[in-house]
Amino acid sequence: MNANSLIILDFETTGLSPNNGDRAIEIGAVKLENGVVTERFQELMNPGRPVSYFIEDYTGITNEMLSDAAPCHEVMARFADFIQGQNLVAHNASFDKRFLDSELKRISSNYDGQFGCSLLVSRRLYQTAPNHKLGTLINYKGIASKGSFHRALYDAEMTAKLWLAMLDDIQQQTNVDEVPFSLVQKLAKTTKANVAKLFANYVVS
DNA sequence: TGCCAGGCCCTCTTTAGGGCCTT
Repeated sequence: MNANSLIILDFETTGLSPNNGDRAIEIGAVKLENGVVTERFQELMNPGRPVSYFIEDYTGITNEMLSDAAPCHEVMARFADFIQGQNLVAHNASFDKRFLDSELKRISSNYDGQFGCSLLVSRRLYQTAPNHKLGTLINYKGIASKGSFHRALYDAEMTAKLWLAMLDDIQQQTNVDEVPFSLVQKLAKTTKANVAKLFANYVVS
């Protein structure tokens, strides 16, 4: 596993649940190396059936756009190569993990990284934020945005910026030189009340 | 057949219910 790099990813899908037959329609991702975006991945994919008007409206991805796209299995095979050997991050990772697992299982593929969740971290770190939607947190942190959320690569880019902002905030509260992925994972699992205690254990005197 | 997400997290909790977040 590469300790200095990370993939931040986001799926657009036909709905909320692969267990109910929902499929991925777009994957967007950026690779962060030492805090800098060094690679990008973005592809639409044809799920083999029409998407609802709600999804067309929500994402701006139309059935016409998907009719020209490569099928899911082709795109996901390329994406599986892209994420090889990398830890992964998503906003509400349990959602994206379900679709990643489901789509890769269909092509008998796999990945070896751990998932980090920017939503869970933000709930510990930004307890006074109005809410913990991606768009709200981007505004809350004063990160510049075009406001055009709900496309995969754009949301992945914004999640990456949020992730870097959170690493900065963790660093300032702990005085560590570099925030290890393992510390962020511990933060996501600790209770809100124990955040200060967790950070105190990392203070360099 | 009929149902239709699911994991996290709070609280009027743990023998449960409901809001948040993702599409």
